[in-house]
Parts: sequence; structure tokens; C-alpha cells
Amino acid sequence: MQNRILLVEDDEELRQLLARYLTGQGFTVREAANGRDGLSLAAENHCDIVVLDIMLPDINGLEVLRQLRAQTHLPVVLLTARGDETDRIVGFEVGADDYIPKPCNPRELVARLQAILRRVAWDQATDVDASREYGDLRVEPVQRRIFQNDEPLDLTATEYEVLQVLLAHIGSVVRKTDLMQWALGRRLASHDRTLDMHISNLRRKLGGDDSPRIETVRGLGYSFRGGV
Amino acid sequence: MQNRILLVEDDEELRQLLARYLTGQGFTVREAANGRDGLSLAAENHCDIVVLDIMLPDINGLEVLRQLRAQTHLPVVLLTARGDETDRIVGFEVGADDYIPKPCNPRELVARLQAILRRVAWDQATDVDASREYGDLRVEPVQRRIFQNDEPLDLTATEYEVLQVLLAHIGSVVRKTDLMQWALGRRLASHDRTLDMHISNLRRKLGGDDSPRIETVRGLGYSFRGGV
DNA sequence: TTGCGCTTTACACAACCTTTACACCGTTCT
DNA sequence: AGAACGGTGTAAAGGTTGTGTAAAGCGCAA
Repeated sequence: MQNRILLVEDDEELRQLLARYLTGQGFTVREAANGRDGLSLAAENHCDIVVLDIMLPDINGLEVLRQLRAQTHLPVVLLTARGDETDRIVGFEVGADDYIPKPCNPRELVARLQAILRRVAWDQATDVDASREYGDLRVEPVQRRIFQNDEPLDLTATEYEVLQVLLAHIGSVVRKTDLMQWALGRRLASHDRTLDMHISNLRRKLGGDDSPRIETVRGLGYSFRGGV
Repeated sequence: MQNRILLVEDDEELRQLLARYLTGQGFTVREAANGRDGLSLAAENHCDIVVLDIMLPDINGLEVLRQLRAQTHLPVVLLTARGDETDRIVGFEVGADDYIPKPCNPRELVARLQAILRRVAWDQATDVDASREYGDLRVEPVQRRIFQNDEPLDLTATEYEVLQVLLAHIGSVVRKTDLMQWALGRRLASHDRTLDMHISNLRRKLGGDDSPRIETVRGLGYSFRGGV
């Protein structure tokens, strides 16, 4: 389970406290002290969940949430002043996934974050359009792009299909005939070298010349080396 | 979120299998074995989404869909024979919300149903007349105008529709056939270059010649690349 | 009619899938 | 061991398809 957090909180002391605690709990934390920075960090850096204070010096947290929601379904947890029902209700309407009253108990925060991440992971496991991560690679089906360390790879349509199939079966061997059928949509003819060419081009674009990411299994097919 | 399903499927075994699985996933399922029963159940009982087989013993599923559409906007998912492009296209025209090839994976079915219900809930919560912001662009549906850095763009009616659709799906690839349907309101014919022309004109009006705002995804369609 | 905007036509071009060719390598056969 | 064979890597050429856009055509409203 991924667990990269974007923490948007203007109170220096509280932010550092939370950041330290969350890091200790195995999260990767990226920090922003105001709404503007938060939005641009969310746009630039891929993260899995946002912890968002409502009271911010520049843009109101709810406005930040609204702008995030205009583009993504990134889960967002709001930090609200205790007892402020209004913010809570507006926050849910705009699409917050949870809220936590301030001052908050770090352990409770972690518990809620993990609950949300669990739920999201479940949703994604059953969603064909959900983005999928494989080590440093990330497949974004709606964008029809594959990212390597958050940099989009410049792939053709066919290369995207081939790589996406290999990643979907990461660690195991995909037979050439199957790969052909699934990615190119036709049977593998006897002297057809098309697939080999796509693999060759993919290897070049993926880099890592020393140890090729796509392994050849002679007589069978190819396999994307998985970390597992 | 509501989740009452009307399942119209004549194959007794498949219907019971799906009904059991959907019930287990928290849906309330009402079953019909043919088109006539399906239509009357839809009329009598309020439900949130319809799963509709195309091959039915009495009325063709597409005809059922047409009759449903004559009265409501109830979301409908079609079960189509795998690979039958014709049904898919006709179904899309008549107003199906999604189609699933048969035999279908129940988990995928559930995922798609939930995606549609989420979208419908989202649509209902979203005011279609509300202005929307995407970076330096702002869509004003009431005025039917789009502003760039608060300067109105001089767009024709069709150009407005095309750009508005692209922005509504910012960051993801919009297929040419879909863009044609949604913005121009008709099917994309085989040698129809109309859409390309509108895109070309839009690019000129949007400026930014160095890095075009509207990206071509060869063989698929176009994508307005957003900050995400 | 003119003017405007949508559509079609036409052509050039770029993208990219496929084929060809040859070098290389592991395996098997003699 | 050496030869023969078939699978693989990849550069380069070939050919097809999709796309960009200028320009002409068309339909409609003023």
C-alpha cells in the first residue's frame, strides 16, 4: 500500500509535529504551509492522500478542496476547528473523505488515514480505470500514459498496450502469442517480428541498459522483472 | 449512496449468479427475465441503475433502452456479446451509460456500476450552470463563453462545446468518437474531418504555439493536459 | 446579397507499424 | 568440436494511416 501524504497546515509547530509522527509511522510526507503551495505540490507531485487544514493564510481550505475536486478524486482529510459543524458539513458536500477536529490526536489521525487508504485501495482494485503502480512505473489508464519516476514516458499507442500488459503480469512470463493477442489484437504469425520491434523500442525508452527491465524468456515470451 | 439495481437478463443461471453477487456487495437487486417485465418493473419500482442484457426473448434490449430513455435518465449498463461493435455503438447512441462484454467478470461489473453511481451522484451535486475554472481558463455556461486570463475567447458555438468537453475531462484522453458525440451531437463518420478543423481553430485561438494546450493522442483523440 | 460559421476537399507531412536484413546467440545434431 | 538451425536484437527501409491546415463549398440568417 502506498502512503505518500501531502500535509497542508500553516501552523509551523503543529505541521512539524505531525510530519515527524507520520514519517515515523511509515508515511512519506510532503509539506505545504499555505493553500497555493498545497495546490501546486498536489499538481506536481503524485501523492496518495491529502491532510488539509481549513484555516489557511491565503486560500480557504474548502476552496483548496474544491479546486482539487475539480480535477481528481484524491482522498482528502480536513482538519477542522473542534465543534465547527458548518465547516464539517460544507467539507463533506464539497467531497472531503473525512474530517478530524483540531487539536488532533496523532494516533487517531493515522488510524483514519489508514482506514481511508484501505478503502481506496479496495476501490482501485476493482476499477479498470484506476491508476496502477509498479515500482518506479505508474500506469494512468485515463491519460493513456505511463510514468517513470513521475516523468511521462513518450510511448506510442502500441507500446503503451504492450508495456501495460507486461506490467499487469509483472514478474511472470507472458507468452508471445498472448502478448500479441492482448496488446496488438491479432494472432502471432510465423515470421512476424513486429512484437520484437516494439519490445526493442520499449527497452530503449525505459533505459536501464545495464539490466534490462524487460527480460527475454527464450522460446516463450517476455517478462517484466518485478520487485517481488 | 443509493444502490438499487434492476437486473434484466433472460439466462436464469447467469441472472441468479449476478443477483447473488450484487446482493452480497450491498446492492438491492430486482430481477426481470425479459424486456416486458423489465419495463414494467422499472415503471413500478424506483431503482437507481439498470443492468440490461441486449439479447432478450421478447423485446430487444436496445428497444427496452429506447423506451426507458423516452421517460427517464435512469442510468443503464448494457450487457453485450463480446466484440459486437455494432450493438455497442447503437447502444451508446440510444443513451447507454456503459456497456460490458459478456461473459462478464462480476467484480468488474460492480466496479463499473459504482463508477456510474458515483458519477451520477457527482453530476447531481454539481450545478451545470456553475462557472468552472481550469488554470487560466474559466468556463461560464450561462454566457456560453470561455475566458482566458479573464479575457473572453472569441469562440463559435461549436468551438465552445468542443473546448468545454475537453476541459470537463481535463487530463484524460477524450476519444474522437466521444468528443464528436458530446460536442457535435452526431456520429463520427469515417472521413469526417470536421472535428480536426475545430481543434485546429481552437488551437489557434488558444495561442501558446510553443506547447499546444490541446494534445493529440494519435489514433485515439485529444486531451487537454491539465496541471495534474 | 453579404457575412458567418460549419463542413468538405485536397495535399503535405509526420507518426509509427511492419518488413527486411543481418548479426548474434543458445541449442541440437553430426 | 564444429556445423546447422532457429529464436532474438536491432538498424534501416517501406508503406500505411492519421493528422494539420489552407482553401473552397455550402447553408443559413440578416
